[in-house]
Amino acid sequence: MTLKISIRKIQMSEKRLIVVVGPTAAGKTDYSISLALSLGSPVISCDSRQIYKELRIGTAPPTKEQLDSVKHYFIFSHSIHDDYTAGLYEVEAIDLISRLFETHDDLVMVGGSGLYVEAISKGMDDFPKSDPELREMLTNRLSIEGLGSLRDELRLLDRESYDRIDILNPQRVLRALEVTLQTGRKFSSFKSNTDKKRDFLIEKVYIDRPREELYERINNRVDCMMNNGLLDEVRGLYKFRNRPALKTVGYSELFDFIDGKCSLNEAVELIKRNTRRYAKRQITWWRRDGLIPSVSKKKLPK
RNA sequence: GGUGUCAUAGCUCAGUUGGUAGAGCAAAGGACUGAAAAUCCUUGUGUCCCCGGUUCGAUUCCUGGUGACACCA
Repeated sequence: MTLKISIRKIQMSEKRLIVVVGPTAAGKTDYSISLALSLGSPVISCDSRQIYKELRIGTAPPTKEQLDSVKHYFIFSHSIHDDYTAGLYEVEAIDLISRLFETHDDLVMVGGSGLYVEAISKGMDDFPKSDPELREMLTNRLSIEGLGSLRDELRLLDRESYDRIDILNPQRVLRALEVTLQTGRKFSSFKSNTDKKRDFLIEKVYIDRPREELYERINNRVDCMMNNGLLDEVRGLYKFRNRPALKTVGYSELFDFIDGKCSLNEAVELIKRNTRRYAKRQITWWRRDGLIPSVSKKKLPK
């Protein structure tokens, strides 16, 4: 087993938060638990899916034995019926961390959700709570009028966002327009472009494996989940399939199988493929974060 | 054993009336401020099975070989 570890200091303080990051199936859970035990720390999860108590198999949460061996936070702590977000996580997790630092010098955090880790390490700007009705209205507009319509409106209302965000990405355009319409203030005006100061030190530990080995672990893990009853879990959640929390690898594909859109074998293969792609996106995130030496750019022909 | 068909990207296959080739999938790279396991962008040089022949030039035509498949014995 090969662990690639790099550490990056963000700010000086006597209190230290160690954040274990890396792609899915690399072995973060095992590593974080042994680290937490050796430091006398609980484990603070930073995972956008393991937080949901209804998802027990498909998100590869810690086992019961692991949960019994050390106190975990943000595992099974929320419901798929909550409208949970990275912004809420920042508030709740920072609050928890502050309280735990009263009795601990070192805390262990672990998670694969890049944005959630960033919410802790850099902080997110203070946007108002999103309005579900407005979002639904804009989502309908998007499907009926198309992306162009939302994009044109954003250009009129907030030219700076229009120039800065990924204008081909429906979620980004919708979000920028949503905030602008809801508040009467430009989406771009909410962005401070500065990192929040934390009164504790943050060290990141990056865990990875050779790509081939990682993919093999992913494929095996999906087979294990199926043997452990993932399909039954998904059947039980079918009626909630439109909840954002269930737009998740392992669930979406099996919903499609239940709908008769593909065979069970095809669904399982798609779960494996989509998990591999997810891992690759995570790796890209941490690479940008400077935790991985960047790959030399492909030489372009001509 | 005989006859026929096929052999091109990791996979399934197109194609070149002879001027060294392109789709889908897989894969790789990138972006990322309240859906983030989400969402979005970009990327195709490969002994065209091997040895010879014809030709200015062969992945393409021809001889032989190897392998796969089908049919006949």
